[in-house]
Amino acid sequence: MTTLYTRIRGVLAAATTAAHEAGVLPEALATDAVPVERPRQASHGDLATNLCFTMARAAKTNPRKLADGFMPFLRAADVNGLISSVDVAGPGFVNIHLSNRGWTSAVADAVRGGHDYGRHTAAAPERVLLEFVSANPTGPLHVGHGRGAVFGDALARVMRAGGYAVDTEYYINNVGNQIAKLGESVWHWVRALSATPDDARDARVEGEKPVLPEDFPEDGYRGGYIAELALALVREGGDVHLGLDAPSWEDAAWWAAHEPGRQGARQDDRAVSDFAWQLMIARIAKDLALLDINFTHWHSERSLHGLEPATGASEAMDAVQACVTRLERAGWCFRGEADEAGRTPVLFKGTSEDIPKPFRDTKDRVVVRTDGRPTYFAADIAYHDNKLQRGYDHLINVLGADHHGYVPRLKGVIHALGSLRRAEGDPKAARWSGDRLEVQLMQMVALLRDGEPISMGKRSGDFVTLAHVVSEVSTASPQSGRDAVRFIFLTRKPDAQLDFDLEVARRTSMDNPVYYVQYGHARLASILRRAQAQGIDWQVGGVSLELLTHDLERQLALTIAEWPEVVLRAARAREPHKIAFFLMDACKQFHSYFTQGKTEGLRVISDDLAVTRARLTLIAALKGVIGNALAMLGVSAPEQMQQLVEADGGAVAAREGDV
RNA sequence: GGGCUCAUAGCUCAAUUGGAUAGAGCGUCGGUCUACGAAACCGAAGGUUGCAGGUUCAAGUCCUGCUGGGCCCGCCA
Repeated sequence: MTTLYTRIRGVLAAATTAAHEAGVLPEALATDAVPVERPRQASHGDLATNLCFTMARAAKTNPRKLADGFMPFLRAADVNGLISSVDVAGPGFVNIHLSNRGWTSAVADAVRGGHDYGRHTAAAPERVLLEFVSANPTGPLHVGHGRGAVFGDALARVMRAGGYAVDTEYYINNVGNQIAKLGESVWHWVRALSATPDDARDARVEGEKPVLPEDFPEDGYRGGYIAELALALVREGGDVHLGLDAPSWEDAAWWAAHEPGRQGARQDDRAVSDFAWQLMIARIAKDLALLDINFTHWHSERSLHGLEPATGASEAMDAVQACVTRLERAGWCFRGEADEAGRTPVLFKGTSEDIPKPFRDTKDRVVVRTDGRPTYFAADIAYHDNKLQRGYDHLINVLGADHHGYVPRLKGVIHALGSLRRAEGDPKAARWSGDRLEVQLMQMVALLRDGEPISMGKRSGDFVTLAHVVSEVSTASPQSGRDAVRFIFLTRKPDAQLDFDLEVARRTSMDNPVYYVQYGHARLASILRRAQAQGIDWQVGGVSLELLTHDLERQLALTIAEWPEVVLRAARAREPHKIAFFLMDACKQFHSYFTQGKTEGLRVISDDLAVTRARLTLIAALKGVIGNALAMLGVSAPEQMQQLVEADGGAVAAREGDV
């Protein structure tokens, strides 16, 4: 798809070629390589390029002189009359003033492009695996998870629009002590509920923090959801198979039972644990669906250990052990100091001099404990080997900022795996290195209500869940909660801490810009509805876009022209928030244009049919762009807003707007 | 102690990844609806980009050193 920016780049590229041949420029640029930007100040032209700066050094002259010499070639290259004038400004910027024909062409691009306007396609798209959330299935998601979830999901959408082939993945940590703890916690509730009469069970379980059963472990999970899991299990009749009186969880053996590679598991204990994490995953998936988030893959840690994944086909191989063995053989892993019993752990040599500095760890980390059980890190090594084996060009992990210390060792692992695979003669591993993995760290979210912090803690049992937040933030419709939560998370960069205030999130003022943007879209839709009601037809072919002459219309067209560039920048920088800020800017421009139309003869629909049709085209183009941008953030683009009416008790009721 | 990260208007955040005179919203003050939706618009006030150096045509952005906040440094996951 050609856009105004690519056409201007084409003109500039042709000009550099001619200038280079004439000996004026030291090199010629390819179209894609021409830097073009929209100046902050309108007086600096519609578009500008700083290409003379980058060439000045090679030309051994100053940028200003170079630009002066470049001017005639640029004018000559504009064969289609997109440019009205060019000038050299400041220390050597080339400022481009577009002709009416030039800037209105962006409007036609947008209308013609429709839903695809702003989307990019690549002949050989880079393959990306984007892993995010991956919360342990030991409790419901909270707002912090929500931020990572929304960011990851929006990034996937933005990168797809930017021409990448993106798969998303949730890594299920269904192995280890935390899962065993979950199983044990649920088991105690199952025993208590089995001893409770049928009709009293619901009451027993109710509340955020129900009264715990006797002998409940000190470090067990105490949230009300544990009791709910147990109740679900009891309802399924799962308890009849349990040896409820047996001291199974107190046995030293039960720890081993929930770790891979160890025998002696009691089938019933194991069943509780499996049941619990699977139900938690189902609940997590449901909560994510509230935010319109789903994954292309759910990857089970159990499958890496060669354990039955409990869902889907079984994998016989213990990939974790295999990875460790191969790394040890290649010298990337080594035996550590023996404990009192003479047993040695296996460590990964993350401090190796062979690992480039940015990927090097400060400490060697244990991968296999002295008792033979692999650590979480060991599984993660196998997991990332698995990811790379699947042929992805980029691995992107969205992690909580408290995991930042984990990043170097993971990158070091990828470096080591690449080196190992190459030594083994694997051609796919030719370019595996630490920078194949990108990590996006998400800073913490502080949940507030009217400026007062609400405490959260995973173990405390009284945390506020993501599902609760979404429902509380919903004003007009259930969807509005999703839209507001998503937009709030997407209006800031991930690497700064975020205060999420429930009261602010409910507001429909500019505190909470999602409604400002949606209102803009609804207003645009309203204009088109009205035009249609009046029987005014507009088509690109039959419309004279040169009748758009006002400076505000020019600015709107330039914003429309910029949209595909914004998508590309956001995708490449992994910054979905750029889309959100673009939306706010675009809507601000439109609202201003609209309001001025009331007093200054800029009404879209007027007595002048030809002008009306041209302006309707502009409005349609803008609506398309804003709709596409909202879709990219996973926020709905309403054709009309539900009007909020303040009721007597301060409650907010909704009714349909009747335009 | 070592490391990561952040610091921009009173508050919450942007700044086309090194570009021209650092911009929005909230809050404050003052204006605008019997015509396409006032959930909107217009205007005013508000800044030595934490501090000090350095790199170059150009630094909020890059490098060094300070100051201050958050986080990590486990045979947990």
